[in-house]
Amino acid sequence: MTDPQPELLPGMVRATVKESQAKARATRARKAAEAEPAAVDPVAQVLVDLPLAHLDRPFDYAVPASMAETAVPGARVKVRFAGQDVDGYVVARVATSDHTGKLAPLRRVVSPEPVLAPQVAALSADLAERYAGSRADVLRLAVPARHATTEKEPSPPAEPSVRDAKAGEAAWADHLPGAAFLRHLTEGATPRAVWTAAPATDWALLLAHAVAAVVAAGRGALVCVPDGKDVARVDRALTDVLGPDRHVTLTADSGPARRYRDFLAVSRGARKVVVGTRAAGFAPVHDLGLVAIWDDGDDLHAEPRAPYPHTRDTLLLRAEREGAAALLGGFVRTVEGEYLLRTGWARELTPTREARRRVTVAIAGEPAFRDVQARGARVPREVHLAIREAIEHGPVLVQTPRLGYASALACERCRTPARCEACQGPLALTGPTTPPACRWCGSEAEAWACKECGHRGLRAPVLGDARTAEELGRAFPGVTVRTSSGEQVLATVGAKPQIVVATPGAEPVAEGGYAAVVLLDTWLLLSRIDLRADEEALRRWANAAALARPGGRVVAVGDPAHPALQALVRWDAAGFAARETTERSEAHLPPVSRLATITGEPGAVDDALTLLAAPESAEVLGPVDLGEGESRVVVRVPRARGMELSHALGELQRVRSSRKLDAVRIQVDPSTL
DNA sequence: GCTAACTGAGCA
DNA sequence: GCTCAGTTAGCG
Repeated sequence: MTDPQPELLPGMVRATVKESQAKARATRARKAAEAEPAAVDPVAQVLVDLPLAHLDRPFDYAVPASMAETAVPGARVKVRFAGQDVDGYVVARVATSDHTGKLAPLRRVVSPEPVLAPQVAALSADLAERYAGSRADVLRLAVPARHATTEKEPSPPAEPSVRDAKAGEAAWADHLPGAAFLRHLTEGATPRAVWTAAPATDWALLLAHAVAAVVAAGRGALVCVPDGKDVARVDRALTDVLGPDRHVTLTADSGPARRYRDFLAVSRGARKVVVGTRAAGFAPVHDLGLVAIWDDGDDLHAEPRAPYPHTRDTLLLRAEREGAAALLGGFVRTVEGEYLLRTGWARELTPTREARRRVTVAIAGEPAFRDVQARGARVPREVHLAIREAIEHGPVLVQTPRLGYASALACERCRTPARCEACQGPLALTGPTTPPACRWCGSEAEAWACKECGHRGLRAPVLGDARTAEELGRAFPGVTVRTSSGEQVLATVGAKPQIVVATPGAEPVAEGGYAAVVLLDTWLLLSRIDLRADEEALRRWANAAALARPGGRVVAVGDPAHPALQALVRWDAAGFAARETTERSEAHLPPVSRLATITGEPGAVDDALTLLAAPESAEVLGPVDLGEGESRVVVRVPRARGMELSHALGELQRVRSSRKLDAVRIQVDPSTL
């Protein structure tokens, strides 16, 4: 056989020879570099980005002289690990190593930019321990992806700020002891507070003043809020109070270049004030003087990626570790906030009696099921009247829960939970037109009748925001009706009269506040099948109600006897949280207990349970079959044994990983079950 | 996870 | 005595 392309051969040979010469030169060069270690601290301790729990510790590498200046603590590097190139961060440079064998050299310094600050490296260890995960996982959340072009640009210096301390104290005057809290911050002290805000409070402005107080003391601040809409709001408030170019915003959706630029401005100390969503909790703010979280009950603060840290925990850990003040604020108080008060870790900041009463909350009874069925009218007469009166003076907000919640139905007359005839599972709504169906077996219940009283009516079916808007449009001809929900969320609306129908969490802020706020179908939020249904319902109502203007009215449609609605009427989130916390403590639920879940294939979960060296006092519940080949166990211990449980779970992951057993997912204090 | 070293089966 | 597939320890 002849070669089909003989004329190509000489060239190919030349190329190959050239290549091998180049390779040989490179090898010689590398050998030479290895032979010459850095003169000072020739050992780099490197945290290697590996997915294996049992390899979650620093490894020592030799620093070649050529990298002596660039392989600084915090720098991204490439190293050889188990025969392949992996990413890592230098966490320290030291003179000697404990490792007995010969150290492999660093392969490459990706960039001398110290992106992993020492305090964040330490934080990642704390969080990994607490959540039974690995530092590598935490670091993936903490350090943004590199953007080389952006890295070359210098970070612009911050503008000097002017601060009006009087304005700060005036803004906080409605909360006690707000002025004292601000003074402590200004003096460089580290007060910790759980703040329950009064209705109609411009909370973003108050946060900005707290930040300004810390900045006046020469320190930095970090504010985490649930979503981008809130980031924008705090951003504006900070610009008003601090002036421009003093702070940065860190959000997931600002794009890689912008995100890295803002991160670098913080990491280089050019900006010492950060506001952002949950990932901002890791921002390496220099000289951190204050951490703040707004609406800590919002589950957007719960990180959905392993090891599932909650922003509240991240920030509180940082406050302790970095000697910073802490502020947990919201229109409600979470059970975790209540627990911080009970243990004396934080003090309370509460509205004055007058501020609490500047919005009035009333409860309207639910419309008759017959009317809802017959006319699709589920807005009761007194609510119509309230809207009619308020619309003369400004915009009206109507909150309507969206469909699709896991909502259990009940008898309309006697409130007995509606159960499936076939399997006794809870009946729930699945859509606006389909009959109620069983959440367990899926069978539809068309001819349901109550077992207790024989009544055939279920509680008012819910129509969703579009239908509500339609109904209100018919009732108030000539009035603009807008909706804000799902994909189309309005951030703000103007001061002119209009009706805004919004789903929970999507309520726009109205210029000057709403003349009235209406909360429809409160029973629907309360019937969510969740540990925190009541707490979460109150949170959502309070967040909407707080958007009323001073002197504004709030009308909630629901059962006036329900404790969550009573708490709303009295604007007594503190009392409600106290009650919830006591109930939860009696039921051995967080925050007084620590609880963890182990999820995975049934066999893997069983193995995990066998391996788990849980504290003596641990209770194991389950395993429960979740379907789709997964099962789950819940392990809980008294709060005092929490760290022992975390440690045992971490050890379990390390053993499992080294023995190559099937993976299980571990969540410590999951926000929902 | 991956690689490299080790082990024992199979065959000349 | 050697190769090769399968197993396993350790990764700096």
